[in-house]
Amino acid sequence: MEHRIEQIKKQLHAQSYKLTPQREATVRVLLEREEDHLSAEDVYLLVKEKSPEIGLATVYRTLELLSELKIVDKINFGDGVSRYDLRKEGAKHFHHHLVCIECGSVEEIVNDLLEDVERIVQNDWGFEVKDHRLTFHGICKQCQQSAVKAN
Amino acid sequence: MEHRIEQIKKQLHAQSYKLTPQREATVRVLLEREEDHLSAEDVYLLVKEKSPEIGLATVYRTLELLSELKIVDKINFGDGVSRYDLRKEGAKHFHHHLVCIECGSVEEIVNDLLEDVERIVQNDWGFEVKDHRLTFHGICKQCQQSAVKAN
DNA sequence: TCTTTTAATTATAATAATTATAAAATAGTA
DNA sequence: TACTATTTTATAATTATTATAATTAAAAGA
Repeated sequence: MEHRIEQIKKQLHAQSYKLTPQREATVRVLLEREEDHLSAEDVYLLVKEKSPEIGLATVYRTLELLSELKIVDKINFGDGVSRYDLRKEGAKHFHHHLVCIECGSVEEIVNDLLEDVERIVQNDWGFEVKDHRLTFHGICKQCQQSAVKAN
Repeated sequence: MEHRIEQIKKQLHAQSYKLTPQREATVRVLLEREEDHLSAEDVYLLVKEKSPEIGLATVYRTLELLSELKIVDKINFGDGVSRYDLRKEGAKHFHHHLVCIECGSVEEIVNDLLEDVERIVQNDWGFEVKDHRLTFHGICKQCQQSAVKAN
């Protein structure tokens, strides 16, 4: 954890941004809840638990900044709120998501499944891929099993 | 065009919804601007040109309805507005997008490039894929060429 | 056809997410 | 320590979207 904070501090300094206590608190929340997909409001409430004096606008600004520096990725699952997801250490691309349309759970896939597809896009469309967003919508394992039991 | 209107009318009737003049006007705009990615506001302004008495809320409601019936897909490219995209005739899946980070242009890919990937997700994660969202961010052909010329 | 019921629209207000602003506080540096 | 540029706070403003109540239009039944 401390190692990643240090790393992020360096990334900020490299662009002459400071790691203020508010920013650090925000990053810590993101690290602690790495497997979640928190909205700005969620992050705000969690940061507030430890640093009650922080303002919502600061959280928004920090998330925006981290987003620009590609430290977090901003995603939208179509529910009207932006969610913020820490990029895995050293990951070149954003990871993928499996969103269950039954229970709403979100699972992550770290593997890069798109290498072939990106090659095709590059060759056949002449589009230079820098990043991607891939989300599958469907039924998760748990819900499939519950459905079987219910019958 | 008339053929697709008829088709959509049937889809609505199948769920006992009506194709009201407002809904028809909205669908016509979507058909006329099929290659675009219009926001609700965009659609509203275009519909208003021909049917000035329509209200914004009606457009929202219509788009929501079409979205539920999978006639249009609601997408979000991260700029804070939802965009609505007609699903290709008979298409099972949503098509993909290439978003240029230089000029903001959005290109569509109709081909289904994800068959293999979906099989992997299905087998290795036990996730039953119903639909997907795939967007690539990068540099489009035009911007690549402009960049070369500029040097 | 006339009436009744239901669905859809309008006009507006309300909400919810996000961004902007000006004053105050803070961090890094001379 | 003092200076200068950033950053934060507190709040207001904006923007997108949704809800509400009254009205209108459409379909169904007599």
